[in-house]
Amino acid sequence: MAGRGDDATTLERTLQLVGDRWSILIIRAALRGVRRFDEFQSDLGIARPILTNRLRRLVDGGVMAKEPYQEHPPRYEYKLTPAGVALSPALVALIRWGEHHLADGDADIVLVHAPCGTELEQGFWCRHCATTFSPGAIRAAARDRTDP
Amino acid sequence: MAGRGDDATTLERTLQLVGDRWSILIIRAALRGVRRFDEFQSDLGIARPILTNRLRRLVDGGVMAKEPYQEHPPRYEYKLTPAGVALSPALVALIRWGEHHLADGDADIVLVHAPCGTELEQGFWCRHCATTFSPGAIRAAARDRTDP
DNA sequence: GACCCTGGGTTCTGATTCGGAACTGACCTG
DNA sequence: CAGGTCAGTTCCGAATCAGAACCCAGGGTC
Repeated sequence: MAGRGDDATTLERTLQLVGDRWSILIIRAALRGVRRFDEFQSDLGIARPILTNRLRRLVDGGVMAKEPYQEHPPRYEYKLTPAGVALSPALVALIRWGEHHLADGDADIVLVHAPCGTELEQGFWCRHCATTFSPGAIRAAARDRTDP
Repeated sequence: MAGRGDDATTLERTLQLVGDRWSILIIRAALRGVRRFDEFQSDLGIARPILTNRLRRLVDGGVMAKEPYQEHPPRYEYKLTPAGVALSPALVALIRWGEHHLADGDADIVLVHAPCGTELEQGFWCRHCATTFSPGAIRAAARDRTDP
């Protein structure tokens, strides 16, 4: 993984959004179907003020959306936006890393392809060369602004 | 992404290790070739006590190794272990997410396949079905302990 | 051998942030 | 109208953070 460090700022901003102990867990819970404030709170065991703060940050960052699901007592639910769902490769990579490199004993879980139950693999793919490759073959490049 | 939450503890431990504002950036710098304490410090702009603390945590967690590179004035370098390098899919996923969902203007970088310069894709692959698939088709399952 | 330099830290301060418990306020339910 | 639910907010002490300064073991330099 060679290349210059110009993506530092973007990575830093990404980490300011989701790089804390709770945000990823909140997103994970949301992917499992958790929607409501109290549900997040009891599911994660997070302190309520911090949950308030994180949800607000994720909403501001475009990862989640706050939508009313009833009006008379105004109640809201938090659901992932498409951008939030797009974080799942990162989530999957972290879960898999933990299971393969941190697991000691009981909590052994694998992520599988639901239709067939085979453990999933996660790789880098080059459409042009029609091949997978390892991290060593990754380079960072300026985006070509003339193609949109 | 359905399934139970039994991998919560492992994900939590993963996040205790790398789920803060700096650890991922340290790993990213290491992948770019940064090795020495002062080099990390000036590259990242991290406060020195926190760098000490993070490096120690990453070494204890098996992500990095501290090795002497000279003896007479005893000096050390920090390099990624294979487990540390194995975090790159997560890193790549986060960088790509940021570039695609957070980029506003200048810092537009894409990650490409070095030999040909084509933007890389990152996907889930099922060896059995010989197909790629989306996050919706992921399920968590207990590892089969009979197949070591 | 007094002086400064480098690398890799540690110690000392505030300033932030975190976590927990309690409180609020709007509504429903018996 | 007493009690419960939901979505927060307030108030606190405890932990963590960032920054600057300090330390120490070796070199080099004259």
